[in-house]
Amino acid sequence: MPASCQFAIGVHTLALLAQSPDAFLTSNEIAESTMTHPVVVRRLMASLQEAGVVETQKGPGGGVRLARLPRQISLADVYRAVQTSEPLHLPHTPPNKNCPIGQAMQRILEQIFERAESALTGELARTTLSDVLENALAQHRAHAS
Amino acid sequence: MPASCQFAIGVHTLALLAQSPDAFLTSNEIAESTMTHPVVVRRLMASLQEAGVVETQKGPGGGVRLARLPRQISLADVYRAVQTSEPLHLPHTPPNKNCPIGQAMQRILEQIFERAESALTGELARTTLSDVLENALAQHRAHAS
DNA sequence: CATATTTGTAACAAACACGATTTCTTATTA
DNA sequence: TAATAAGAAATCGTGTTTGTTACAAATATG
Repeated sequence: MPASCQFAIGVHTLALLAQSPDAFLTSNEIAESTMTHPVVVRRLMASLQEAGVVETQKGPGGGVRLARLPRQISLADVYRAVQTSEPLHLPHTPPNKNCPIGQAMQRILEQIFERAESALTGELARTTLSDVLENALAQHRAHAS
Repeated sequence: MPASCQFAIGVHTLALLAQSPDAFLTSNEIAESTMTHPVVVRRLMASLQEAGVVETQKGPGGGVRLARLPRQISLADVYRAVQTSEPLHLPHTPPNKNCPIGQAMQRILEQIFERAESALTGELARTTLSDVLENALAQHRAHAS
């Protein structure tokens, strides 16, 4: 599984944006902090823009900034916006048609997956960007002392 | 994301085993129902054996069978035994050392991932193999009528 | 209006993970 | 001894993600 780390980079980026909610940051500035490539940042921001989490501005002085207040953006919003694939998957090839267990299994697994993923996003929904930023700043202060 | 479907095939296989808890099924028989390769089944069963979920027997009449009663095996047991990678991931390259947000972000994300994955496995823990088998047989009966 | 800046998008290579497959070894039953 | 079945290693093909380059589109500034 080429494990995607888009969620991690997305949360990191949004925490940066939450520091100064009115300012535009460029993809170059963000890429410098997240240690990735500006095009990767722009691709990620495109997903978040489509989800209404950020807004972008072309041209000089442009970049990306939050579209809502940090406390109005939950990690579940981020997860849903950027996660390309789900944590649990059905097999590529369906089970044998002659096996009664196999026939029922697909529906059963889909139900199980749905409940499990709801539990995951439900937990993520309990944390907002403002929680993340506060936590990060607190750690920074503690480390500085 | 090369999405692994080992959990799905694992649950399917264990449901087959739960049908006749005392009998050994061969990897060939299982592969025929799950529409995969016997070696794939044996690899998967090796993980489940290490977790104490199944036990194997070499030679004629051998194969694999459950090591515990179906109601003593939860889907969280299966998930933990076979899931090779986690649903959420840190970036490959760590963030810029000069960025205070980036420095704190790793620890914060690890905490978030841990809580989210606990929520996932917590939900999976609520279902046992005997629930899955009952559900499958009920669907089979309903479809037959 | 011209220029510089910045996002948006497409295309491509490299790295990586997973599944399928083959082959061989080991253990066990008859 | 022979047949059966798991165990383990090596290899191949495929699909996904990331990084990268190149270029088009939009916009602010002078």
